[in-house]
Amino acid sequence: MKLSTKGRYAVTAMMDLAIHDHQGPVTLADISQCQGISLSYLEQLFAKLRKEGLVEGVRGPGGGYRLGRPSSQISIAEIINAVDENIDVTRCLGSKDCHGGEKCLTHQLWEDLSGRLYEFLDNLTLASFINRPEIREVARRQDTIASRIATMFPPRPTIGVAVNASC
Amino acid sequence: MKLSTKGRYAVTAMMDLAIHDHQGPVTLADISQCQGISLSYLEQLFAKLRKEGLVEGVRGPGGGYRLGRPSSQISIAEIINAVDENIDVTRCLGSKDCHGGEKCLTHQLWEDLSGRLYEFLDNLTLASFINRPEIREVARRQDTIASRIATMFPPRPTIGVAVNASC
DNA sequence: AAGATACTGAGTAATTCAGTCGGGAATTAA
DNA sequence: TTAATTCCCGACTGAATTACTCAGTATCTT
Repeated sequence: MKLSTKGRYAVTAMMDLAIHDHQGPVTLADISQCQGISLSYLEQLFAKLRKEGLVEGVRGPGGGYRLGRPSSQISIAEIINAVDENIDVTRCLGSKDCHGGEKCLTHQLWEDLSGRLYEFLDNLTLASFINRPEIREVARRQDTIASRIATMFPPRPTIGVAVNASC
Repeated sequence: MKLSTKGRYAVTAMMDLAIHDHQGPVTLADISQCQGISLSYLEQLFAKLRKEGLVEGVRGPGGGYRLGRPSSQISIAEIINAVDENIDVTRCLGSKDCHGGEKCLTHQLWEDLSGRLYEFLDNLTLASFINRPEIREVARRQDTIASRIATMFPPRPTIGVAVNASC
């Protein structure tokens, strides 16, 4: 279990997908612009997320990424594990001994802690975050803004700099 | 909130101190040998732990490090924060805006998650780990082995390679 | 057919990790 | 007083990781 900026990028991006799940797929270009992460870097992260089945890509115009499963069935732990993929190998993993034969005490304690942490993050789903009322309110408001803008400039895909109201 | 190998080193080392708290200070050389971490690297980590008051150093022969507070008053979150010191700056920290004026939604969600994680780790103290009965049993057994060896070679500080039974 | 989008892989500067080295400063034991 | 032991401090270094760039291919919609 490792947790770094990379993991944060992945989690916030997944939250983005979850929020806009009912609308179409979300493009990486949107997320990139929204969160200030490079597009290619996002592509690398999403390659890993896709490999784990957490997202699915839709190609072509109007495409983007969608959640691979309902947000209630995607845990934070899964997302972090997908991109950080560091199984945190202690020097004396499993039955291997550090020194004296039996697995050393502190490593047992660490495994204990690590397990508790994983359990904690595995019980937090994407849905448990985005379903809170104040969040739904903001998302709703942004949707209406977005749709209002969409009404003002109807079918044309991009007019200069895209106004992205979903951030 | 960041969590890496570095944090693990710090936590396991602190657990080591906690376990042997009733005996004298623990030397970094011991921990280094026990856990297979370089001595100088440990020194750097402990410099940070000391700055936060989590440990106190005792110089001279028979010296080493002691917990700065009772193990019941040291949380895992504190330890990790002391060495990882990454306050996890999102691009739109505080009142700054990512794009549209108000703090973006996903960053609010991340802060929420980050807060929950911190709270979780802040409620886990060193004591809550080492006070579990099976741990106390192992520690006790190691203590008796250590004291038995100490009885066999009484006052002399080091005889060749130190036999470290506390791993 | 054209354009938008996901995909893939090679390469790269900057940062962090983990370690080495060389030297102090304080304390205890001889 | 001397020597050994330990903490303490700072500069440097190779290796790994981060985050990014570029350049291209595959697939889909219009």
